[in-house]
Amino acid sequence: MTDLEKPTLLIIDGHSLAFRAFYALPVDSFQNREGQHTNAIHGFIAMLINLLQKEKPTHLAVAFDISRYSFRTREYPEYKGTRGETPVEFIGQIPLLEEALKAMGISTITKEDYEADDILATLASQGADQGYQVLVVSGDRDAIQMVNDNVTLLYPNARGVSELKRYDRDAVFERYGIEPHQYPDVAALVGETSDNLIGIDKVGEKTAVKWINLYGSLDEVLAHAADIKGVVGEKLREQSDRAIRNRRLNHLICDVELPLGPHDLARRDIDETAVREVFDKLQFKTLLDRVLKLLGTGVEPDSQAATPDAADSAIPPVRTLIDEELAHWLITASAKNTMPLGLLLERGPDGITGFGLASAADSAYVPWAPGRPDYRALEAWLCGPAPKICFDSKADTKALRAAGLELSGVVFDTKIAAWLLKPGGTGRDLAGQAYDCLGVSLPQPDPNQLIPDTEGLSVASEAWYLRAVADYYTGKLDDSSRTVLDKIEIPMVPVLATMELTGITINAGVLERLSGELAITAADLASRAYAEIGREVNLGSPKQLQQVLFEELRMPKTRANKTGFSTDAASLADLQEQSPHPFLGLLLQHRDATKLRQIIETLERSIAPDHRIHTSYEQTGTSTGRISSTDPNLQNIPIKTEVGREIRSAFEHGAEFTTLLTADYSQIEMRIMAHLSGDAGLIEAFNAGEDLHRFVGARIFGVTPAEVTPVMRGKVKAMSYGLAYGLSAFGLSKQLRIDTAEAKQLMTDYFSRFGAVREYLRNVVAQAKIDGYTETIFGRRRPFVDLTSTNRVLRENAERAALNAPIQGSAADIMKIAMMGIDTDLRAQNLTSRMLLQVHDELIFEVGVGEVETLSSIVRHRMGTAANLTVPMEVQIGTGANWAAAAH
DNA sequence: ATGACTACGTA
DNA sequence: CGTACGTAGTCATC
Repeated sequence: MTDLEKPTLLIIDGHSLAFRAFYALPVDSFQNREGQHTNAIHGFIAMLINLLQKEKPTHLAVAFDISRYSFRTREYPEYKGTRGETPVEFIGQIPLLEEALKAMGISTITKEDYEADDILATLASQGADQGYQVLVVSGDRDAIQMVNDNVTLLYPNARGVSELKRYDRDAVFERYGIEPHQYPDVAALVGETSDNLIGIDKVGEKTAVKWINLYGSLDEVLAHAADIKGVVGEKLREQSDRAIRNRRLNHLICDVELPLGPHDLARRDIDETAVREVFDKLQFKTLLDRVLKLLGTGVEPDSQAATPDAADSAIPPVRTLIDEELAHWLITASAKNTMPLGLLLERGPDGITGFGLASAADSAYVPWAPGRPDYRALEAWLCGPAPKICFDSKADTKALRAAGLELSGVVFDTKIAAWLLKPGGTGRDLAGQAYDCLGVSLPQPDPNQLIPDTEGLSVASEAWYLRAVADYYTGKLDDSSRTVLDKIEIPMVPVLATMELTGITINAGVLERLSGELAITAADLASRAYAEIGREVNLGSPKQLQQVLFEELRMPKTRANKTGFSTDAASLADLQEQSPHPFLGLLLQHRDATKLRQIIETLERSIAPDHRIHTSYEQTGTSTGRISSTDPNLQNIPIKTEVGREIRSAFEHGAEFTTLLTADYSQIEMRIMAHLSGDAGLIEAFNAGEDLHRFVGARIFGVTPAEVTPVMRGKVKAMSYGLAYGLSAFGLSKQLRIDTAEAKQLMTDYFSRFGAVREYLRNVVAQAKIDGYTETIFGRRRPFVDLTSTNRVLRENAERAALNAPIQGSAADIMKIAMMGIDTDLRAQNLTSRMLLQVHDELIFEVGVGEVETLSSIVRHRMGTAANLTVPMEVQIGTGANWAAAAH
């Protein structure tokens, strides 16, 4: 077996390396939010990552001293006695380091009464015997004695831990002129100040090495002490006991009994959750990324991607350009606007301060301030059709609009492209994308954590990387996803930007009144609830409620969750049936009131100076293609209860507008299912224009539509909706509170009438298993890996998600297409009416004077024709002074 | 201060 | 043992 084929065992002296790191990094630059110093941990882990990358060990362990005391201090109390107090800043770093290592799946080993070096020596000896190539990392010179043909020492040089000197047999001989196993003999004669071991006076390294080479060993030197002439010979004879003692103490024990042997130290997977937790506590952001990448979690850098070095050397110098020079550069760099340029905005507290522009060969920085004539070339370029590559073009669009410029010509957005490729992935920033795609770590300015000399890159250089990232994603995008990017997502950006900037007017008075009423209601309900149980508890604490319900009131146990038994609304309703108690009802009502109040308060906090609420739409936040809404989320405003609708009544049209208009698709997902499945019965149901659930109920129960009772209709409705989610008979029975047999019968009856639906649903999953992804009507793909998992829970979860993805995703596509059409028409016809909100299958507009009819017809037309389905897409439109009144 | 967990609002 | 989200409270954690 050659060395290259051998497994590599890497063993590290934790304490000694951490201590080196501590002195190598500025202590004040590394503190977490609790004031705990972290420089030693940071340095250690950075070194460790480098080692793992360079040495690629197959087996790995870190040994720690348990205390300063060992068998050596018992034998010789002065051993290491010159070492001062541990610096206070170092204290506490070792336990945290051990925690971090544990999370990284790295074994740590300690042994009572021994030093870490003894553990290393033992593992090195065992490893060498068992056929490993052993790498020992230690800052203790005594470790040199371990070196042999199978064991190499990595020893930190004076510069700390950034560089490790490699000592194999040859290197030891070159440095000391002796064989590694002779080193302790030399050290015994010379002494070791750091261990408080005094050597023979007048004997230095040279003399000691000469003697050892002459006689072979310390024993032989002492045996021939009489032959040695001069003062040094005299000293040797006088002080030979020192050398003997030193030799006893610096001998490393190679047969310590250890809990783990080399084979037990195989590299393990990291516990990503634990790593995130520990590193977050330590506030190690960049290290976290490096660790996650290194250890195979998250996105692997593509092996075909440029190497970091190649990319670094390829990055062009940045030049700063203005005026004619800039205009000329723009033309040449983009090959007369045929090649897209990377574009990044530099933002200051008061807006845009500059732009980074880049082609494949060149990058430029353009300082910018609004309104100056010398930037005309740039502004014309920004607002013109010249092709641009962005990261998060919605943010850029908004920032530029604030400066009076309309960004145009965006042909690629890497944030969106990455999402289309991996819609379930965690959104990465540009630096993360550069790492994922190109394997380069962009320097990130991070005032809290990093060594202060790391400055951020110029936006121009970042734009250069952005363009390279875009190339990478362009190569990865299949035609189908590329079409979704070009035809749906990129054109959607300015539409969403407009909606965000527009916002929706809120009547703060309505909210305030509601909030006050709910506060009183909640307080009243709370005191009545307390009276029922004879004490005050925190009704918002599931834990305290468990105490009350299951221990004090001895109610039957509900569904289990991680912290005990569930107290959610469904469970409480069950409890009320089984063991009625007034407390339960009061609790539920209290939950209702406080929840609504909380929603109202969140809305109140979000009102901007223009009396409007401006939500943010997250275009890349869902796995299915929907958009989501945050800060605040306006897609989950209550509607089901009366008070909920009152909240909606606070959403009004602006003063210059006449009314709000809402438009929503009716049963869009069921229609898509009819279309995709081609089920004749379902298609007929929609074409008949009759109430869907009534029609379907009539078929299932074998009655006329008029004979479908409300109970029957409810069952059918739940069944139909559940279908698209992969609902089981069990789930249906639970929801409808009927027994499983009846639910099963209902499903059987349903599928006997609408068999193509079942065929379709089965086929979606089967095809996804083959392809590895699902696809919407418009070609939006969602990858699935767990469909073939042997873990049943994972697999079945994936199956249900796969079943739902084309349906939910197609609906999302259709709505986006409709929105873009509406936006186009509104602008083409110069209407003042504005699109304000999107709630998945509903749009909310404020209507300009005299525009109700025009707007209605635009909306109805665009929504109704966004896709060409085999069933009509029905749109319901309503108007009113507020969102509640505009509902239908 | 932060994350896990529970709970709950919407389509 | 029904998909897709975002927010907020409590609690444990440091």
